[in-house]
Amino acid sequence: MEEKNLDFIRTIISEDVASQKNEGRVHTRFPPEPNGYLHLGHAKSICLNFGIANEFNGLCNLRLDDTNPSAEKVEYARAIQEDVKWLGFDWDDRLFHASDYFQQLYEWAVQLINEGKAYVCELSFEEMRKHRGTLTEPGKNSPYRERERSESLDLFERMKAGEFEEGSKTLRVKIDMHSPNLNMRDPVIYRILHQEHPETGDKWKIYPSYDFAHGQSDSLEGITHSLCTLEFEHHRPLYDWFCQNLQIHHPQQIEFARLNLNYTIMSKRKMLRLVEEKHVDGWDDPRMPTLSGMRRRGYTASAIRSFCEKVGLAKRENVIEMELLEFCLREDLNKKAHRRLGVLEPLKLTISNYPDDQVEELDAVNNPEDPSAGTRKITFSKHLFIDRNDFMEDPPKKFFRMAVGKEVRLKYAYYVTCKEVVKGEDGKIMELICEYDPQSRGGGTPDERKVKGTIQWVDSTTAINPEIRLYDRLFKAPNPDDVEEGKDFLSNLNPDSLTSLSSALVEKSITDLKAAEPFQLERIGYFTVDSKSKSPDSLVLNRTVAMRDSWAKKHLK
RNA sequence: AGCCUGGUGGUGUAAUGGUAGCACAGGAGUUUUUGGUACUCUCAGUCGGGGUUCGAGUCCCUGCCGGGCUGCCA
Repeated sequence: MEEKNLDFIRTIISEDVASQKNEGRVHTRFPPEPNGYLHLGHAKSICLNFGIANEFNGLCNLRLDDTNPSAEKVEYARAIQEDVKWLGFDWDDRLFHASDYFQQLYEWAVQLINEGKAYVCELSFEEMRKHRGTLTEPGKNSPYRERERSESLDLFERMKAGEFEEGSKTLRVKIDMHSPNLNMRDPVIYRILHQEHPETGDKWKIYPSYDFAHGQSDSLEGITHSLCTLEFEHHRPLYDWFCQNLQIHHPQQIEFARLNLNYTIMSKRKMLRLVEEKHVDGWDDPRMPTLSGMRRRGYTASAIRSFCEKVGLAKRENVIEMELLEFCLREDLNKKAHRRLGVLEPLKLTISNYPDDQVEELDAVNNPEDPSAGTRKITFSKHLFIDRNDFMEDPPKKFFRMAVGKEVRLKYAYYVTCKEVVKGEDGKIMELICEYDPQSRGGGTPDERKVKGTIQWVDSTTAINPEIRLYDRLFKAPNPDDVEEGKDFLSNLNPDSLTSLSSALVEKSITDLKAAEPFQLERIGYFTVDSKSKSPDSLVLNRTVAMRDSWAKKHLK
């Protein structure tokens, strides 16, 4: 690490390494709660934590922060591991759970009681809230605050044994009911929960709170820098308090601003609603900003990593524009995606001067950005299809595509000129009759005449018909939470976020592609085979992202 | 209202008292068998007011604005 222009966290860590703090060690961790799927915001944190460990020759642990069994599921824990691996990071044998430390945490709680620093409180939720005070008024001490240590010890023991109802008692730490930081007003560190835990089963009837578990878990794992988002800033004094009072290794908590993206949400809670209320197809719906959804949509891990690098790191609130994400995606896909031909809305094209029964094979380049990707054969015959929007009866000035009397190039094939438009009774265009120039095979002619327009096509003798799904942003508003009084983010859902096309045609070689391999349908966009599509009879293709289209953009108005 | 925290082009992020830079987006152009890609050029910024200094985005004071905090969630 010698480059300058480090972000503020890497600056701190460089200085710590230089001053031999923690003997020069760097050890981070990524600590998700298994109560939902990982999303793009988590990707930022994963890239940060694992990235820093890499850059400083350190380590990064994966820790499932499972202190609240009422919200957590093994399905989520499984998905988290899959997603972190897919993103390209490896925790080796360092997968931990906060629940691994329940026994130690319990002993530390007993220690605090013995030292007169913690007590069992019997205030109800409501009473505790009243005692806490408000933002402007100090709180009042709990009537149980000064009870005998032995009594607290006994009660805590019986809480653990499951003798009391949920909510009836808590273990609180004695700090300061007058603190301007509400988190310091005798926070609860243990609550009664008669809940099976995915990892510890029915062993525990009491569970530690986040504040009592997180810092100590970091400490036990020898974490040096505990990176978290801004909302934990007010918890740092507590984090520090426990490390100091327990006299244990004291990692440094550093907060950074979480990632926000416009036109979407970045909250597990809201995503859960979308899933539960069936506004989407599940956590891995290709419209979701979850890693599993983006993967299914066709996003590559490298594009997401590049994005996480480019968004930067600071403490100020931010909303990143979707365009940056799409830029990273296209930049990556452009280099690696093989090209294929396909048409979304087929329009029949017949070449009148082409032999009736002839079918020939032409060479098509797989990836102009990567010669090593080679070429493939595509068939060509008298009856083809082009995309309906590549023809205009009454074209504007700079329309380069097909129109009556204009010559265009069929990519990798021949020059054709439209001679006649065949219409149905309703006036709809049914077919184009064209003539081709046999001299233009492959896309060029001996006279080297210029043909500005090049369009894609498919051959009727070999094309296949997959279902194609086009996606648009999930929400209509840049900030989905920006709603009228009495409404919520759901009112901003984009009703057109999914369009399914049933009559599209693509070249047959699509079936040669491996699952999850990205490809480009030339001039249309990047696609991938939907991971849930049953091949090959009912092939489903997801459009990952459309091509940049400067023509469409300019002509929007 | 109290406490904490933050304010640099449209968006994001650098510059740590010494030429305000980079990326995305926007605009113009060159190349092109993808109206793609690549390349070139371009538009545009230090929240306001005081102060310290030869010199302030940076330090000090003050005002304004944004975000967070009153779970036995994390």
